[in-house]
Amino acid sequence: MAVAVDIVVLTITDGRLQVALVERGIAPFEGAPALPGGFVLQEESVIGAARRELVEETGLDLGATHLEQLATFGDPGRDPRGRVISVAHLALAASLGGLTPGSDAAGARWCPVQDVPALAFDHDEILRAGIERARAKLEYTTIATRFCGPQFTMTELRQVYEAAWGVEVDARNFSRKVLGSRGFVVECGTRSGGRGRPAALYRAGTAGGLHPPIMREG
Amino acid sequence: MAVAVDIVVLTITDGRLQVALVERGIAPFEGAPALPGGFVLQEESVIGAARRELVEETGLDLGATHLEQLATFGDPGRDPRGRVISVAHLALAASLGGLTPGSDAAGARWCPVQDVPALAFDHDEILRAGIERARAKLEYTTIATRFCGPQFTMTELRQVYEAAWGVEVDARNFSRKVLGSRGFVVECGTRSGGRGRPAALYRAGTAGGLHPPIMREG
DNA sequence: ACAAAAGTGTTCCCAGTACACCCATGA
DNA sequence: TCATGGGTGTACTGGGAACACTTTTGT
Repeated sequence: MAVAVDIVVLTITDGRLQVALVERGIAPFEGAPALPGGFVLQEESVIGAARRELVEETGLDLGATHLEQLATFGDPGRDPRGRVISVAHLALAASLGGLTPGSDAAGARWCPVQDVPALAFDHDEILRAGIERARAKLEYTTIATRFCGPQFTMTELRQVYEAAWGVEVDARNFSRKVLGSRGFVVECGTRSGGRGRPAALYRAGTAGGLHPPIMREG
Repeated sequence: MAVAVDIVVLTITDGRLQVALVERGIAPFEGAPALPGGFVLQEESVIGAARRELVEETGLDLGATHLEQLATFGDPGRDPRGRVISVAHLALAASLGGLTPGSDAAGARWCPVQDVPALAFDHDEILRAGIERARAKLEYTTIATRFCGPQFTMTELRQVYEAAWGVEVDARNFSRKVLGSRGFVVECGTRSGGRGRPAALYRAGTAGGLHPPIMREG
């Protein structure tokens, strides 16, 4: 029985939630779009395999990327080569820099989640699970900061929520809610250069959970 | 590479959260307490393996038991026999009936989660994850009904929360909150026989999620 | 009649929402 | 000085917490 990892890599660019897709360079599903992934090696942890494949197939910077386990997909028949169990992972990347395809992928690109074509294997199902997990975790954790660079404005952080949920968020109340959650963000300067008043800059705080949560739909 | 399933089976008895433990009948860790589990067969889905092992090792009724995937544990060295990846599952059972040990387990029993001894493999870590998942899902889903029989009173449902969270819950506000969540419970009669006023009986509704959630700690 | 358990009504308060208003900068 | 984006103050409101009170049974 073989064990693989697949990774739903999400980022936010142009105000839209986007996922990293690779074009498969080998059979099965040669030429079809798929999630980055590959087999777990004998002496390697599962999360370690996910880290390795993430770097190999997308060229993203591990230090700036959040990575967590998502769920395991193991139905017989999900892989035509035989019995393969896939441990799916979720990665959240800051939207700086494009993707560098690896050796066994013919190409890697960002794709808005609304425009994703049919994917190889059961990767459509994995992608759905990843998106829903990310949307849900925005409510009760501070992972929104993982979509931003090392420094960000309140507006950039708010646009993470707006892009992921597809809703408008009141900037003034959002700011108060974030600043009222101890450990969510830490102020660290201001950024001039835009057209209006300079915005305060923040970096991610140390808190992981949000009490109370920031909830969608009333 | 071998793939196994392990199951955190939880129930509530005597007002306490309890977990099903088996005594290992074979090496490694022979005689040590462990979670129920076993290997995934060649032509079997992962969730199917969990169902099979649940019945084989505890004798619980599948129809009355909630079963979901929890997380996958795959560090090299977690099993002294070699590379074994375990897909952990979480099961919630109504507190009717004891456990029937299976063939490859020397015994099966309920154990209050506060009194759990050191377990085989990395099952302590798996158990912690299972308990935390159950506690968290009580907040925003209707799984509390899975700990009850087919019919239950509001007090029994409330005691699920009290036992799982280790806190007291105001019976009057709790009742209103549950009845105010459409699809959480459906009234289906009354139960006389106790010492006081007869309680209304409920059965589980069709809703899975809770909006708004029932939250712990303010 | 009384104790015990179930359920209702009422008050208080906080947090979320909506939105009017003030601030600081570039062109 | 005006447009633009950033930030603060304030009234309204709905849900949760606390708790007095009523209802319905067994003994």
